[in-house]
Amino acid sequence: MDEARPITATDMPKAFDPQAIEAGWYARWEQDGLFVADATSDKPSFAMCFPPPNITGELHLGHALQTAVYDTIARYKRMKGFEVLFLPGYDHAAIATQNVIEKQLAKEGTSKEQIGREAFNARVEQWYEQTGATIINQLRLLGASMDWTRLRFTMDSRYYRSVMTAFVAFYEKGWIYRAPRIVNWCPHDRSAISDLEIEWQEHQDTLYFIKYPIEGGGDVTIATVRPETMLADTGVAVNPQDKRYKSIVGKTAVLPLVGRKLPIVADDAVEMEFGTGALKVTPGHDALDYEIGQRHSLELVNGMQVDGSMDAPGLPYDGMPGLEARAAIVEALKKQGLIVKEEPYTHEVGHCDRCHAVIEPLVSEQWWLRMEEMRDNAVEASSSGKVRWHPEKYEREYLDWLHGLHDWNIGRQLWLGHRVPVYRCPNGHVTVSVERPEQCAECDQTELEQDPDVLDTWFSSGLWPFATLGWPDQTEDLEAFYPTDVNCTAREIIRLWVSRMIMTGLEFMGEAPFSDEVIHSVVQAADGRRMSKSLGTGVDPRDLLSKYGADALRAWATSVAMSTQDVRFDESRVEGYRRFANKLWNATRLVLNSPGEQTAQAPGFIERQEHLEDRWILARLANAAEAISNGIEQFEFQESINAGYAFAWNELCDWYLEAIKDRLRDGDPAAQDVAYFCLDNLFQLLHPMMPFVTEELWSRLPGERGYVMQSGWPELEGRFVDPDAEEEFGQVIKIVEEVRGHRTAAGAPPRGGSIVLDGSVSETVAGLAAKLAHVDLVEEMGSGGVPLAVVSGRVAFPTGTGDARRDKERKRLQADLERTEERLSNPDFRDKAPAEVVANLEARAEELREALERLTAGQ
RNA sequence: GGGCGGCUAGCUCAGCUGGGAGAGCGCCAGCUUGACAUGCUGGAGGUCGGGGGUUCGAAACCCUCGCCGCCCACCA
Repeated sequence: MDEARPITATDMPKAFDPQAIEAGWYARWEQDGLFVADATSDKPSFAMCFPPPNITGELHLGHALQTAVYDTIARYKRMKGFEVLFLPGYDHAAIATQNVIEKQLAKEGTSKEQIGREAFNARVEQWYEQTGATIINQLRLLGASMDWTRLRFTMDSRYYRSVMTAFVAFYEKGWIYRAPRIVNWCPHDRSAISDLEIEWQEHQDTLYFIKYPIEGGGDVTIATVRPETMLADTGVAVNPQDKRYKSIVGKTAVLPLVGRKLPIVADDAVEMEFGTGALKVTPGHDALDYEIGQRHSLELVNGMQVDGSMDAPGLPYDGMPGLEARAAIVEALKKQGLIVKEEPYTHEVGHCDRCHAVIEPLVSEQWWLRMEEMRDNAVEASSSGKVRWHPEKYEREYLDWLHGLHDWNIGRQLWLGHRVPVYRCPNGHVTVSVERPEQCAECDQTELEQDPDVLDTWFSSGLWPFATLGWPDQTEDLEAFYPTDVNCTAREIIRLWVSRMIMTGLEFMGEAPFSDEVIHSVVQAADGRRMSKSLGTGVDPRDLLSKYGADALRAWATSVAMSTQDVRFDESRVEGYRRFANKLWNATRLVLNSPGEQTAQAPGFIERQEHLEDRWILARLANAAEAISNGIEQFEFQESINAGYAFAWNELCDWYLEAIKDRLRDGDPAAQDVAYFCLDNLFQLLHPMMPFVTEELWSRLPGERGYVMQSGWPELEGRFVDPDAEEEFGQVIKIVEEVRGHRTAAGAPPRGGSIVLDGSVSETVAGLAAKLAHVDLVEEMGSGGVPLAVVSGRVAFPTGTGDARRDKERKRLQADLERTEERLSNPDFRDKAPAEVVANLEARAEELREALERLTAGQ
């Protein structure tokens, strides 16, 4: 034992000020290397690669919530004795970042085309630096215990090499091919995008009914919302079952304005109920039409430029923007009397989820990745339980999507991103290589031109869990930390990201990249709208941090992260946790300020004491510890924060500290021991969720102390089990609450009065109850006072009687008793309910009868 | 057109395998109680969306209807 040290003096102000301590602790943690993972450690490893935020701007509240979840797990696992790797990074987010910078350029009155590639790249670099720094700073403010020595960026040179390696590996397997297909074309970005990058918006449009003449007489009327695409029509289709059109199948229609001959074909894909049941087929600009065209060998005409304007040489519409052409074409058709009808029509139109331009489906030559084998392996990994989903339902959603998976368009026609490592020589040979090749693989040409396309951002981020660890090199990190353990995201990127990580992880590493996938809730604005900067509904996490502190924000985040529905942001709940931190602060202040020479004790020291309240609070502490551990283990963080809050405030502060105040004042070492033990353990238990305040307070407790995160996790299971103490202290609480009720009803002052309790409660219970209820425990009080219901006894105050309350209480008890007896009198209940349930109810009825008797007898 | 989730106190949400309806904030009343007024004490407030069903017993399980939200889908 260390020498005695006085702990009466403290320098703690009355109120907890998060700002005063947070930065200091973070710097110390980092300086002392608490976040740095050791790949050579003997401890069991636990790894998480933080989902790299897009380097498009500042972090929002959703990121803060996600960070809180991750960091809670990371700190908990460190305390449990794992060698934890919590790896940070960010994502270049090619298309998104390009759009951000293009918007900036537009504001400055210029464009990327005007400034050129080189200047554009410089802007990008500058942006990376600035925004990367902002993101890192925000993560630090949140207390994220990330290993900054391993910070990764999807565009850093090592990561670039991983991406190239993956491409070449896929290419060599024959899974990557180039082919023209119908794709989603963004005319603003002038790039293809995948199905997953489309956002659908409702549009009010017009459905035009257009008459197409048929060779040899007659006509057929089709319906379309996009008349401008008719310039690229190459057929007309009807349903084979459709009796109305049986006679025209096989004939040829003539395309108005153009004069092209259109074979009339029969295809099951045509809906008879829609429009007229006849469909104009435009294989070059509609996905369904493309398929029909393939089936019937229809001609493929491209009617649009990469910027969305019309490509119709020889026609007056050539070069017109799409909507302008639509108007002109409708006008021309009207003149010819070919517009039969116009109807208002509401439907969903695809937009680019980054620049919001309307997507034009068109046929384009693209890089494709075959997915069959990876998909099958991912499905197999699921059925053999390699990845556990929380909540489970998301696994089905993911599997449903996997089952319908088709080849992935991995090419993008952007300025920003990982260039496809495909090189062509003047002789037309193709060389595919991780590093830029010196010369052609097939001839001696050295002037090689690299393919202009870049890769889909998700191609690179899909490699995250192993590319960050050094793959394709067999690094120590990869050896020690792959597969990782937990991944946590919002559900919106399950398909885009989670699925790709699982597939590529299985492909390149032979193992799923993590064992648990946790899907957290989405934070909405207070009014239920989406939180977004452009709507003005966003909340900056830094504002909340400065108002309430990181611990409060994190505690709130853990309390809502696993909600089954999206959560409306409620600032008052964050404020509630700030008050909680303040409560912890003041509870500690109370105990630290207790007088007396106290032996500086080792953390975790406890000598079992015999006071009822000591036994009770230790039993409750063990109970809370179990709930908190379970909550984190099972990814039900609300259980953890709720249990910690309830124990700290409603048991420790409300009852225990009140019960031992006089003992603390007297310098009773037993009371101090137990109080310190509770605080010590409580701060450890809350540390994963509220790291700053717990570190600060824990460090102020007596004894030599390092950091909470290195102090181990409280293992209290099986310790302090004490049903008798819980039962007896429960009596104390009931008596005190009843006395307080009478006091209020009587309008008596907060203190004073007397209580008499007969032998049905122990002296200990009687003494504690009297102390906490601020009444004198007396032997005898004659006929004065009012009878108690919970135990046999009477209480009296200097003023008032409290009879009103007694009547009310009697009515309540009476009603309760009647309900209980009714249930008990049901023979079916006695027959069929478990004996324990019946016994409990009988005991309750007995209690109620006794309580009523006491009230009545005492009149 | 399919699928999923939600509907619990004025607001935001807990309530995990069916056995006495909870928290925070807000509201009312009272307290400068030797840690905390960022506090303490007492209190009001709920047909657990509606209706059926299963069960001795349903907020919880089943069916159905109604709103709200999300996802998927090749009706042009």
